Amino acid sequence: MSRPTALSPPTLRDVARHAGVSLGTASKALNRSGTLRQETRDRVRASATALGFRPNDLAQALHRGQSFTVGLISNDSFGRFTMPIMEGLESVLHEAGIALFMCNATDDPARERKHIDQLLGKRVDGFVFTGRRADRRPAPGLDLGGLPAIHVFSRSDLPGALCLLPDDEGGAALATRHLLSLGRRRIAHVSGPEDFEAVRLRRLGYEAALAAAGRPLDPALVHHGPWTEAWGREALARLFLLPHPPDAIVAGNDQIARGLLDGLRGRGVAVPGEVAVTGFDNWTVMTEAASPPLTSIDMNLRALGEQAGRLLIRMIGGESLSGTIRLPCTLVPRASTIPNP
Amino acid sequence: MSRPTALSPPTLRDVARHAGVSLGTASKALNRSGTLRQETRDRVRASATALGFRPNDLAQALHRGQSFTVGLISNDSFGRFTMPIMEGLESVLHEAGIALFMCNATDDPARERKHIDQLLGKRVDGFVFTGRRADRRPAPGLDLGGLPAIHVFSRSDLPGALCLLPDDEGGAALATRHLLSLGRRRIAHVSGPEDFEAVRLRRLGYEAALAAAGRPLDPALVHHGPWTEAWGREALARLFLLPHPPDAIVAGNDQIARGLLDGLRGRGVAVPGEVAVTGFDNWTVMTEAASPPLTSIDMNLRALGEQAGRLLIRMIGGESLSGTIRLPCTLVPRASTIPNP
DNA sequence: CTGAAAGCGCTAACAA
DNA sequence: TTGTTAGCGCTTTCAG
Repeated sequence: MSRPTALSPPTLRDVARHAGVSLGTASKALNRSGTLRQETRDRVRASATALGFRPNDLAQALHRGQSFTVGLISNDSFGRFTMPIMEGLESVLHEAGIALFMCNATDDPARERKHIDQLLGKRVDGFVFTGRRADRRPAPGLDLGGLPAIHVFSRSDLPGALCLLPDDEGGAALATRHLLSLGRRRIAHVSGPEDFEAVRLRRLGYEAALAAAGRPLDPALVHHGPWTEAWGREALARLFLLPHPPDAIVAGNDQIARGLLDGLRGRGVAVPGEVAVTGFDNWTVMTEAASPPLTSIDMNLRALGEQAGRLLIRMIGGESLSGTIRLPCTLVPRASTIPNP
Repeated sequence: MSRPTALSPPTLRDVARHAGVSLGTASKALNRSGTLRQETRDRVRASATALGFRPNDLAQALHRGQSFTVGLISNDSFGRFTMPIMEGLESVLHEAGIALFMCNATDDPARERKHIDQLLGKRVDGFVFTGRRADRRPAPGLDLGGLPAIHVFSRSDLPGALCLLPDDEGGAALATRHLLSLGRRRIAHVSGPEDFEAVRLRRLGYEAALAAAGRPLDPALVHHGPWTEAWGREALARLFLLPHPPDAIVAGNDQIARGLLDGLRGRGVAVPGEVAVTGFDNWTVMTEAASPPLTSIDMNLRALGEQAGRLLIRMIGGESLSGTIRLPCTLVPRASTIPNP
């Protein structure tokens, strides 16, 4: 009720003095270790709360050689994909008493190197790397001081690396099967630039689903372009130049899908009556604002983040994990494929 | 060339041993403090790099009572508004050698309290609070251990608090003046829910700009509703029920603006020929995908984050700042108001 | 110009 | 059952 709380918080020694015991005793009392008389324990506890004592993690970390801290290095400038991942990650780590350092490298290797340096200085227990796209990236400066690392929504060249990614192929197959199950026969695919690995995988999924259903694959129904609404509108125009336009379209992302919907509306084509459309990303501001609302594939990025947290905790615990893990996507049905979802 | 780099990084003592000097000397050599012979200094430096030595920030922090660490507590679940703020903040802090702990409280006071506790344990040097909306919030558990704190895009009741916000009123006035300068005479305002402080301020800015131009204020031209595209479409329908529809609309955000554009297109009204529209937020995925691309007000959230970083650094340095600071918005002209921007 | 030693706040092994 | 002490890795007097 009188110690300096403002400038420097009370130390364990202050608590011990206040309770009239030794330093070691106070430590034992608060760490429920050793054997102490209940009365002593209580007295120390009381002093601790009276003084507003909070153990200094820095000192603990220094002692035990573990900081309960991990660094997250993002190359998405904290963008749309990183956010839900961060959220999941943070929630799992926080639950385990681990705090998260946030760094933004923006695909600049020099910045990344500086961040890693800083984090190593802070003696983080592990690293998480996140990307703007799920493609393979050059190894990050390599020297992580032997600390565990996990790559989420991003891939690494390093042989022992652990990568966590959404199952793009499965997601696209999911969308395609959904349309097939609704009786659609001519399903087109309008996607992003082919130099994205995700684009290639999604196309593979689309093709695999068609093949599995015994449907022919018409190359005239597959188009690649930028990830924009404008491209969606343009692609739609092209598709309707065909002698047999499609009765369904699997879009590579939600923005393209919106462009497609826009084009369909402009032409007076009924959705989903004449043409059904699926998006990809399940970016709610897009899917729910679209008219009609857009059926989309959710990559479950928050779950990806949570899983990353759990795996990293295991690695910090000593397990050594590596390889590439792909987590399943989910289909979220809305009115662009089903009249009354 | 042989010390354990993997499990436990080399310590200053290792460096000293390797260079054949005492611990204190090694410290001086690496911290460019005291007076040392150049030769000694170089030798120590060489050993340090040879061993891959990196000072342990935990030990330093423990010693000097400053951790070079701040905590960011977000109530936006790392959402759209928090992202650019974080980016600016992180970049300024990183430049100053300060690392950023990320916490997500999601408007749950209990979670917030736990996060503050954890951060106090980590001996952060300061706090940043970020909100999902810029309204006043209840004080966060109050006890920040006397550490400096700054509220960005969020307000606090605490008397000594420092709050950093965008100038909503000025932003709306900017949009209105822009339309006036283009010769528009009947300018409507379609915005979000009135219980948002930002909505009230933007409306004030709209009204002030009209008054300053000597234009009458027609209550029939002002509408409030949800922050959605659907509301934008509905509001447009209402406006066109009037005997004299507007020739320009200041929207409360970009989504509403898109709804308005959509409605205008549906009616075959030329934009900006017959009606010009401005958005608010300058959310690029919205503004640039709109057709025509949307003129919008940018709240400069990244700059807000940067400024928050600078101010917090000053507070950590001992200055005591408080009050509410509003940073100016900017108008980004696009084709929804100007034919060839 | 360099070395020795105290101490930041805490834990754990060892004494009492 | 409780107290004493030696560090964790670093900086900073103060001696030498």
